Amino acid sequence: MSNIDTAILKAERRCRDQGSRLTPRRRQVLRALMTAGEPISAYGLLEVCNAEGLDAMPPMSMYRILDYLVEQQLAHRLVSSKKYVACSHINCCTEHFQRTHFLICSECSQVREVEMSKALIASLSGLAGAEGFHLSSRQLEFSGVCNECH
Amino acid sequence: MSNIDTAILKAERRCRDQGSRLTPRRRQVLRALMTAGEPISAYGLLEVCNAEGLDAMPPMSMYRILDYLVEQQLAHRLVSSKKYVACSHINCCTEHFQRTHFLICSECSQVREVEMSKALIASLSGLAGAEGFHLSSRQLEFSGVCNECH
DNA sequence: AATGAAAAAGATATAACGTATCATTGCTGC
DNA sequence: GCAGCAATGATACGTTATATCTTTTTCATT
Repeated sequence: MSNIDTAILKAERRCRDQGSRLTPRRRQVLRALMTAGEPISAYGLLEVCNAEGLDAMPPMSMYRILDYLVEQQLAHRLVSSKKYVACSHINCCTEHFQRTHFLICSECSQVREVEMSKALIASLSGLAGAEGFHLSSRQLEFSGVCNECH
Repeated sequence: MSNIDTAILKAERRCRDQGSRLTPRRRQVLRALMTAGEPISAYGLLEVCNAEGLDAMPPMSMYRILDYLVEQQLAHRLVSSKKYVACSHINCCTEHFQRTHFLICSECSQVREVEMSKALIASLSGLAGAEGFHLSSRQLEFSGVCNECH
């Protein structure tokens, strides 16, 4: 059984626990997202899914499903590139999801999901606090270059 | 003489120093941006500028001019909201422009431009380095709530 | 199984954001 | 003035995203 299949099972369980369902359409999108393995746009995913023979899905459905997957933290939306990635932690605990941040390689568009230390978060919060802001960012995106491309 | 007029003069000097010009169109856009005082979209700016009686500007020109202003660090593009703001440091030195970050109030969309300490940047770079990335983000955006809205 | 409420998906249209390309105008130094 | 380059205009189109209404599916309850 592939990694993806295992992840789908995990995802299914998580959805059920939340009182919702990983429907066939949602499963199809999540699988496509995981198969892509790199950030992909909503319309890109549409193309992939619509090539699979089932009835064509309209953009609206794709966006709704992506919203759902993001809400369930099965996927993330990269605002800087307007693309989506499967969460790289579907197979482990949900602890990771509290403060997820992204390192995005500007060369190969590879994405690494990282956690920030409490100390670092505290520093950022302090900086914001000094300026009269209460931070609520749950997701930061850093652009950079990965070792392979460097 | 208003703050904005002073800033325009400073901006004009800076452009000249860079071997380019703050043309009437560019000045018009920069002034509109400063007058807005809050993040505004390219098409929003277009509307403002085109209401001023001059010949209507096509979207392409607006985007070109905004690119220019961002390049000259007279303005910033907020990727998370697809909007633009005048740089809040036009009137002071250009030192500020090295590492500019934004705190964006999700309630009133007020924006605060802040600098990060070297230590904080070092921490972030360290985090990235440990994951095999070389950071190059020059601009981070944090969403939060400002004191007034809190 | 029939049924009714709620969730999900489909369909259509359109809004918002952004860029490619080519033509025209205007500035600057000779 | 005029050659060359920078800036702008004009047109068309591509991409991303949402509003709105309809239809289908699911699932608990009878």
